[in-house]
Amino acid sequence: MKMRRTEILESACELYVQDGLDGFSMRKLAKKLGVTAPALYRHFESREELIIEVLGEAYRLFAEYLYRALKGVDAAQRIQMARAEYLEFALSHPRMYEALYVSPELVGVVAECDEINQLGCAVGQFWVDRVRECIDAGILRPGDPRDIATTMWAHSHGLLSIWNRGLLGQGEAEFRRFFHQSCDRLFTGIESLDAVTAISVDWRQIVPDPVE
Amino acid sequence: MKMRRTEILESACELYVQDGLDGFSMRKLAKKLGVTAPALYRHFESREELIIEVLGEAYRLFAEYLYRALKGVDAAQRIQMARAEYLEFALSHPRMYEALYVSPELVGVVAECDEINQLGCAVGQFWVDRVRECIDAGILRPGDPRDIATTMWAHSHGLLSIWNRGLLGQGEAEFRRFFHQSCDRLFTGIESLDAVTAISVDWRQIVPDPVE
DNA sequence: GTCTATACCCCGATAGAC
DNA sequence: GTCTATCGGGGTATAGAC
Repeated sequence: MKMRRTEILESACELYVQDGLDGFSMRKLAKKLGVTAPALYRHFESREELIIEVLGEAYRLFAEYLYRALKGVDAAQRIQMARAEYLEFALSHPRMYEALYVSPELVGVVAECDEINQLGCAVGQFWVDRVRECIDAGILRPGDPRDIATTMWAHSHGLLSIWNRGLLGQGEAEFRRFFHQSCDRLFTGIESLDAVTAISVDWRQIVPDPVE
Repeated sequence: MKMRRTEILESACELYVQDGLDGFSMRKLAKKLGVTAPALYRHFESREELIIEVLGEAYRLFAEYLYRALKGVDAAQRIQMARAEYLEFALSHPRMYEALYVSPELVGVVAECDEINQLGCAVGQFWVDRVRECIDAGILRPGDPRDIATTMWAHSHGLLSIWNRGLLGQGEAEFRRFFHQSCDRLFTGIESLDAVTAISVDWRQIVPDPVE
């Protein structure tokens, strides 16, 4: 049975999603494909190379979700859609989402892998751009777009990270509501104020379609 | 050489910190202690039991940091100190910090381990209590203390999680400043407003002493 | 309480036949 | 391009001597 790289990679992604980084072995992957382990080395130099490719797929899929937010008609809608797409990706592909944050040393020389680094930077830049256009539109207060984007990113990632590990004790539907509620809290702040203005676009109006 | 449980556990914590969950093996631990692996089974039933104990130590150390924030004179100072102690623990013991968020399934039956669950709940309750007393004091806007605490927790954890994995490209000193700046952003919110009030206690006045 | 020896797993990667 | 066979390493855990 002749195998192409893409078939192996596809199966490798499934294995990674099922068994995680540690559970990912060449022998298991070979069995999944109905071949023996040495056959894989005709197509990939090592386990490490395969894992790097899997991480690349994770980034590509993530970007696929995020960029759909660009269909929003204005800055406010785009940043709200980006939030919704971020949530959607993390919930639809939790292991792939985790993969985005796997420490480089664990997979080997990922730090030296330009392909992964560039994909990561592109995602970061996406958020900075969304924030900048919201500042320009007067929706967000002036400030360094990078700093503000990082705050938003941290909040979203932290929430998903905590929920994925089962520390919130909520079902998915309940968590979805809480995620948006919590994002709104970041927008409006939590300290005592007399009056608070609300962002114009309601997240409930934005329901992302499933990707793939 | 006679060994007591506590000596093994102490060494186990060091090994966990150095090599992480996957790198933690009975053989390595035995070598570290100058004995052979089977000797450890006189004191601990299995690797899993040892790891659960290590996680317990992580939670205890974490609580040690957090509870120092109770020395603050009022609700505002206590929540700001709690924030500073959270940061301090995560930066001083990054592997222990990660351990708090390790998925239960990875270490085995941790989900069934009441000791760990209770420690985790106690930490969560600490945050809820800090938020509640701030609401009562009029420092935070009214709302469900649990929801608000979760938002704060998520933001802090997300930031630390992202920085620990080297995604922010900042040195520690720079990150410390950013952490507090970002927490302030959560307090005040980010959306456009005409006037913003600032929280009364400045985090720079609160520098936690190192624990142990 | 610790040792040696061992049973029995899984793993990455290679050599050489087909 | 895939196979079998194998090298050399890691691991948990137990049996039985001392």
